[in-house]
Amino acid sequence: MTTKTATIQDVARRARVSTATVSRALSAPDSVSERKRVAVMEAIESTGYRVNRAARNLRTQRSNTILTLLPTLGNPFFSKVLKGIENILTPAGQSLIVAETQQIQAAGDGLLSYLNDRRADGVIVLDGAIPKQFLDDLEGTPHAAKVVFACEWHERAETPSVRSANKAGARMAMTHLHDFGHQRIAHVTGPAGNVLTDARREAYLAFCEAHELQPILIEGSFSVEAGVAAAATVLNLPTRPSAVFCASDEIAFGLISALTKAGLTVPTDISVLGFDDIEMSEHFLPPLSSVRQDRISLGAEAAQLLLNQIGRGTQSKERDRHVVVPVSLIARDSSGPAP
Amino acid sequence: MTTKTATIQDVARRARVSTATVSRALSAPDSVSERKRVAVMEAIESTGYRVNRAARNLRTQRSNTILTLLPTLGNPFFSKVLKGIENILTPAGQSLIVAETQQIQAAGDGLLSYLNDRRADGVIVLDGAIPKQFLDDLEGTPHAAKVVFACEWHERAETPSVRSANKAGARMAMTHLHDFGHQRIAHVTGPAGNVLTDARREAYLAFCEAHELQPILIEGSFSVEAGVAAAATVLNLPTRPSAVFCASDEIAFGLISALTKAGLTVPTDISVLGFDDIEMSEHFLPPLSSVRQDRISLGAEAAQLLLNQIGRGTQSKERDRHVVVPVSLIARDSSGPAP
DNA sequence: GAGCAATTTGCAAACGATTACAAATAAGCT
DNA sequence: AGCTTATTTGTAATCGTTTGCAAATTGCTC
Repeated sequence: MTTKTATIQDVARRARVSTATVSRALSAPDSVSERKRVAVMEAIESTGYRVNRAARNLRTQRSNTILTLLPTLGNPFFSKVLKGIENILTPAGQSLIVAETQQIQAAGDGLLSYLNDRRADGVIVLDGAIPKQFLDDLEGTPHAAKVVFACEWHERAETPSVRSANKAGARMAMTHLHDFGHQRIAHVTGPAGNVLTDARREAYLAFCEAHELQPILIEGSFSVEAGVAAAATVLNLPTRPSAVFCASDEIAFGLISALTKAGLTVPTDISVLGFDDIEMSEHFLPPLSSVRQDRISLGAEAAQLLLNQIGRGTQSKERDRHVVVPVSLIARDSSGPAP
Repeated sequence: MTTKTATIQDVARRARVSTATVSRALSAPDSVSERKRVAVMEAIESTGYRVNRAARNLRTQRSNTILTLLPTLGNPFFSKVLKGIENILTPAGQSLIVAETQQIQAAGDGLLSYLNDRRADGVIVLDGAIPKQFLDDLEGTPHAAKVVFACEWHERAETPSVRSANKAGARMAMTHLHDFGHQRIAHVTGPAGNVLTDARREAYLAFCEAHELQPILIEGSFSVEAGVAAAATVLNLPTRPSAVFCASDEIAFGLISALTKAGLTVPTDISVLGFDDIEMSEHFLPPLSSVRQDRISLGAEAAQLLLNQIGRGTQSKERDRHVVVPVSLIARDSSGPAP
């Protein structure tokens, strides 16, 4: 028994109308008379008809699919962002394709290819380090307007983006520590060249300048290992800082872990602050104070922005090309008064 | 300036051959003479032609796209699994669509719809609690063979699956603790009704039986909160266990966190063992002993299995319908000799 | 009932590939 | 050369929709 699926022809035949009418009954019900409409609906019901996406995609030149590009799917930070994206996309009738930049590049593919082929109608890029070739390819084509950045972004590109209030977050972190009376506050940065690293460091330096604190910069990366390494640096400093503001929670974990092993107690001996407020932070020992990024909103806003951008949004009014999602300081037990 | 993309017609015209030849030059180069083949390649080069996927999909009745269904994208456990999946799929020329079961259901969609529409050629289900309707829909259709489970599975379905060696893992955990001399070992389970919960609990009970230990079962769920709750239960037990085997790392985190607050020291007073070995476990304080699941392999194996299943695998020989991925015990500092 | 505008319909041409099938060409053999 | 077989090509149908255009129908007004 072949489960031959019904086509629009079958429906048309059964409802004694043309295929055009069936198509219209579905996409523009108002342009079809009441009588025919119910006839069509009935026929659809009884044949179990479902519109074939491939055919529709070919004819309409769109796929109702969005591509999201990540540096790595393995990083749990992005899982929540993806959730935010999906939560907007699926209800809007769009599918979500995910891929790692690396893999796409290795496969000899690019954004242009996805957009040209109508494999995707738009792209959300979560990778600030995307090969610039990917973007250059789009230059001058109508596809250029179908890309938005989220979380990270490209400094020189005027591509729309959604991002956290990184500088405000850094200021909140510093204010929190400063209010506790800390005068020597170090900052463990993210990896060099990263836009987030730059934004947070800049805000840190500005705060130090404004409050006449001596900046203590420790180069790092967004990893636990960087935190462990930073601990060694901190312990070797001639005058030890009384607080450390880390550019990520992972760094903070590694730092606390290493400092604790070295015999220090957090926050009694030294305060530590993270950035991101990932899942684990709340349950770390001690629970980590951190600047929370709303990852779900980040993803949702990006999806929304993109849909608007490609003319498929729910909101008619044009939104800002750059959306900044607020952050908040979550004070827990890893930060306290200066000794 | 319209960036009108070249079609196969344009290429054919330029190479002075028929579209059939162009198509064949691409999909079956051997069936085309050397001369025409280079002519076609040249024409492709100069026109910048790229095959239109929508058209191909319609004609060939396939999308080269795989759907992965998750309980929630927000759970970082799955991010690594997704990475494993993507690492196989992209090089194989397949795209990866991800969606949450909930969203799909809310959108009034189902697996059948995706497979019928050719939005996806196959499905990887990471959600053991998938509505059974989704599977029932496929019953008797050729689509039934296009689904595989990964990580979790459906007890009653004979759908192929990839899973970790859950029972072996539980035995390894128990052996580890038993070898340390522990005689009273509690087990905090996962959520009721979950297949992983059942497998691990069963192995725990079997071990107790075999070694004449008195089982101490504490109902839980795969969450930090469950661990916190379990700590209260443990502390109220008439005779406190000297070790606790948790069905997930999250549980272990919550448990350790709460036990520590209550004044106990891990592992001196009580040993704790997790399951999964997620990222954070290594950097928790104390570093958590755990049963490691190879999440990347889990995903990769599932993708491989599915590709084989739908006749697009690289390996010709039929593989087992159920793949078991080995686990390993990672002994760190949260487990030690019985007091 | 005629005349005219507004609304509903259907016809048929796309969309851009793949692939039976038949025709043309090349190769092999006596 | 002549015949048979294998290899390359091209022709044209097909996948299942959507949509421009023209035809048919309906509704109004006088």
